[in-house]
Amino acid sequence: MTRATRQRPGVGTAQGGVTVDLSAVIVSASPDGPRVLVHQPDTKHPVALPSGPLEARHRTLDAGLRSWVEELVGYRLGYVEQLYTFGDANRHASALGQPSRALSIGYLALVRESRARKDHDVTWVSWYRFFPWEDWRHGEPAVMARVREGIAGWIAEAPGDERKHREERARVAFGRPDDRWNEEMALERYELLYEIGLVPEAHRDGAPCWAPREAAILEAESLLADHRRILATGISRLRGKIKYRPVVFELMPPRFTFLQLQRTVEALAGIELHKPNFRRLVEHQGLVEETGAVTSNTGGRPARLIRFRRDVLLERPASGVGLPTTNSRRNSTSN
Amino acid sequence: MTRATRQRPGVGTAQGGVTVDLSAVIVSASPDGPRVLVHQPDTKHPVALPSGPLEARHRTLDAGLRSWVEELVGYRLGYVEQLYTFGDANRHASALGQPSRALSIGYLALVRESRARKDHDVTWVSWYRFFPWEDWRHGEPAVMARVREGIAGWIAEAPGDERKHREERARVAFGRPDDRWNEEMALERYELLYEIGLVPEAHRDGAPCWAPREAAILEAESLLADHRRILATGISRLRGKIKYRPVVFELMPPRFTFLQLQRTVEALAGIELHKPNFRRLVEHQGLVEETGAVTSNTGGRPARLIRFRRDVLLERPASGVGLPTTNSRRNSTSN
DNA sequence: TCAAAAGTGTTATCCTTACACCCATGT
DNA sequence: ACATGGGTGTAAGGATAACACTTTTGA
Repeated sequence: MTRATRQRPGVGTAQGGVTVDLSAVIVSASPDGPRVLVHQPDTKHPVALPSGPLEARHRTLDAGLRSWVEELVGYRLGYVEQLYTFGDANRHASALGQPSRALSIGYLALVRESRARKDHDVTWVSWYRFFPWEDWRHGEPAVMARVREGIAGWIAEAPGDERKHREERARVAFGRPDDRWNEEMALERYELLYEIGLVPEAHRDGAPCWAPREAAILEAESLLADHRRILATGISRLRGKIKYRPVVFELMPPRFTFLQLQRTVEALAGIELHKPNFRRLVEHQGLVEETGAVTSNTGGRPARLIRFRRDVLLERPASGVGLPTTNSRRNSTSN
Repeated sequence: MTRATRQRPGVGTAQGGVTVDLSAVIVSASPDGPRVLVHQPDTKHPVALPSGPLEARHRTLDAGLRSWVEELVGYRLGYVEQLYTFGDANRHASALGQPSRALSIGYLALVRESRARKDHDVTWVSWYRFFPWEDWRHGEPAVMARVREGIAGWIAEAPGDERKHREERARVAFGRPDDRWNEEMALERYELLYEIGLVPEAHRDGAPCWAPREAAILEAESLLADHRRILATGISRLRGKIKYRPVVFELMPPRFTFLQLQRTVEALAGIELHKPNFRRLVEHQGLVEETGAVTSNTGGRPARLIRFRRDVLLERPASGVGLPTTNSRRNSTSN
């Protein structure tokens, strides 16, 4: 029997025990930060993404995820999207040398409110707790010094030709000194830090690392198993998506001001935006409409309250909120 | 025990038999058409995508796929990318009412040559055999008449408010009469046709369909199980990707002319491009370089042979080959 | 000589980005 | 009055898309 023949359903599917679970990156946002829902029953266990076993009763994977996440957070999800299926053999490598494989299907979910039900051991935390180097809203974050240091060491240590290759790797993920920070490369950056060994889970997984175990201290928290990688995948996907699909609005209250919308986008993207241009871009795309109301809770001149134009979901599914395009200059600290 | 607690590895992973296989959309391209590798041992079995069971010996899913596809086609893959994990409960619905779930992890792979090994029951075929409505290189394809007819019937049949909703659905997938054909919406179009019931597998799966079984005749071939959906996912992904990543070159020979490159892009995208602008765009992006050689096999004036500048993979990973942006006019039949 | 394909030049238009500036409110 | 945020105008620069046109070969 040729290999290709084994594909027929029911033929050749004898496999060692495969366990499949669904892991969810559940995101909400307040103007001051992006939040992700994490689970930690007590301080002795590592923090984890909420996840649950795949259950047979659900017709589709999406429906399955939707139903148990809604049960967990206590209200309906605005948006659900499959991210990636993770299945490295070193997942749960600690669990003895058994030949079983653990598959994890990662999902991204967006919810409007950030209150979790009390009877579950879940809380909302800023995702920058796990990725402090991704928050460039107030200029270069402090951790970047240690990140650069680690990368420089990794590059310096390599022989001539390999050195060039490593330099390019680093440049793709972190950009050249004067490039604009490319917020979409969050996953690539995490993967580089993992590979170098600057992140503790690389040592825990027994991956071959350049850096010694002690170097893996980046003032950042890790997560259970490969959950930090799943979260990085979610961040990269979301940062990419807000540019060409109106997904930010899944995170906004029914009525909001332009600045609140801008702050939310900035929170997700981890960069600062130019206010006048942001407003115009959003306005020009026809993404929002006036409610007629105004609010004085601004700290300055009262602002008009706007709302998302739900029609655009049908009209122009490919319109997103404006973010600067890559390859321009690094964003300055100007307003 | 709360639901979130069940997430711990080894806890709560008791599942009905889950079978997991890897299905591959293996693409190559000649200037006259995009090719996908399909498997059909004899004419009694339905055509299928090559797929194989997930094996424990591979460290990563990508590595697993790579190794068995390379064995199948007989040479190295240029590019491999995970597409999506499919796990609808109605996969293999025909296989009795057992509670087991069949997961299928779809992959996209690009190869340079299109010769398959003789000892496997695989062949290269144009993907437009399965999606004739996706080939707009020579203007509107003939099947579109039947497609429109089917959609129109589905819309007309609905009551007032639902009608509006259906119109919008169709507009998103197929565009407005004067819009440029949006080649990226291939998956959305397939899903709409499935939902309406214009595609035979919708009836086979027992999905609720508007159209009668007899209407599911679109001069197009189907594939085993949900393989046509997986292929549609691959087409959409590839059509999107060529715009911002230099992936077309994975399909090109070492040296080629501008027109060969253009024809390949057109084959994948299913649309015609404007020649002078295409060349300039590619040139301007710095994606190619001169080899110094020329070829006279052009049918006209000899053309310079160019090659891909491999450096750009490191320099500017986010540069793709030019396709017109959506929302402009429909492409005319001009050169 | 003509068809077919290789190429070049140029322009109108739109989008993005940046800079400059005025407006309305609370303290 | 001044800080804070709301809001408008505009101009430079780049990218796109369309049009017109010349060049070089083989049949």
